[in-house]
Amino acid sequence: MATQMKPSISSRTVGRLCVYRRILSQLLQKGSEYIFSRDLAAISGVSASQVRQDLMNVPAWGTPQNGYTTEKLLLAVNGCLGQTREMNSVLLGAGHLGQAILHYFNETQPKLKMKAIFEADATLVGSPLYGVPVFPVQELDEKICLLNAQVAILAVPESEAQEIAETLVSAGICSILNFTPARLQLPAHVFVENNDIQLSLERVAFYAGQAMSEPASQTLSEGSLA
Amino acid sequence: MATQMKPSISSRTVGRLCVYRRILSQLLQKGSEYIFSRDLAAISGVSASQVRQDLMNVPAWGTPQNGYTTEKLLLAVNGCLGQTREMNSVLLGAGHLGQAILHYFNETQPKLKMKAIFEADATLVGSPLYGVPVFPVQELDEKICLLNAQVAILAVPESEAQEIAETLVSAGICSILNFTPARLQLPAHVFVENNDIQLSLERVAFYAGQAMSEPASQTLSEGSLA
DNA sequence: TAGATTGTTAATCGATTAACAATC
DNA sequence: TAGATTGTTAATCGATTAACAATC
Repeated sequence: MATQMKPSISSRTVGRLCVYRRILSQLLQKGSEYIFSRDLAAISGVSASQVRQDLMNVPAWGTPQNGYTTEKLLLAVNGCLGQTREMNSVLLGAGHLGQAILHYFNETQPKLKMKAIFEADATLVGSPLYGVPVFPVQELDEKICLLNAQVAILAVPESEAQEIAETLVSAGICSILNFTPARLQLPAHVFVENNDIQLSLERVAFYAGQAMSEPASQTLSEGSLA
Repeated sequence: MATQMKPSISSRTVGRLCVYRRILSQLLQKGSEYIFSRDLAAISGVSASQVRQDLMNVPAWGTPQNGYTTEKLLLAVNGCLGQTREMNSVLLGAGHLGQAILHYFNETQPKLKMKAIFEADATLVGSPLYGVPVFPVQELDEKICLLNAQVAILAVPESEAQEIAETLVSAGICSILNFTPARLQLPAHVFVENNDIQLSLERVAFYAGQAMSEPASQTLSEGSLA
């Protein structure tokens, strides 16, 4: 008999659940005790059907009377998304982008521990950033194995991305957040999340051009939820 | 009779066409004269069917013998994506993220002219960044209308995003690249491209956790092309 | 020519939306 | 209770993949 396949949640649904989580957290701070799927949908910018469909993965339990209890729903979504185990991560590249990421990181990712930064520019090496040590990228090979990291964030120039990614994978990294435009060629077991800022710019430029050449047409608010 | 609808290209296709363009440009520099859909697909990380389907929008003309002429295909893709008119843009927020974006901007977006940066931190105001003047965000209202900008890039704190976006829209901005986690509530004619770095982090954390708890399963390389 | 690739149409797949019985 | 909302299934929609005649 084949082993039961996990019904693993789709990437899009995970993204929306993260959005719901953030919104529920904000609502709770504002003191909202209950919320209807319709309202959560409006704030998130998706349909109510979509919200209820997504919440089936959690699962969540609401009532026709009050909808969902904000706190209970937040806990449930957290339980669905939240890792129980802490994970170690490394950052490649301490330029402006790297530092911007690091800033978000410390504020929003309590489960991910940033252990080290690797940087090519010698002037940035040495003094810690946000309390994280910065090593020269030349020492990546020798240091990475000692860090026991599972997650890596790539904020290096495109030309170095593939080689560094391969080093990371051979050291046991299984998830990469890739901010370079490079399309990484890696073993299938490695999860790669691409965030291509250059592509975002190109896309917004395209639709802006469209909007200018056909000013009457109603452009969709695209990309609202990845 | 209803006016003929433009067959406007989907957001995903636009994204892939941008990727093809970048790859074709690199191939041309390396001296590759011809390319088959299969090879372009392999480099892009999509299927050959997908490539040919996408290229129908361009349109492109290849031969069974040689595939596509790299230079001709690049020109055709450019013609499909490329705006003929130049557009003005503004950047909101001159922190690390803003400066990182600005760096990409100057390197890759010849058609978009960055006219001004608005920043809340007084210590950053005054001296230009990459040749672009930096104004205090308090002067946004009075200055924005003079700039004749169509595109805005939001790299401000989440709490300020909605209000600033509304100001931008009332000043004629029709396309916004939103780097904040805020879900902007704006008129339907405004194109919004969200690039939520916090969400990228949350998603990679989720899948890393998945990979750790079920090490045997083969995780898909997700998000390879938005 | 024979064989591989193209452009395009048809089939499949997955994701979103609609519908609705159950229910508070 | 009556009415609105939930959880869930069915229908729709769009995007990806497969198939294949045309062709160099």
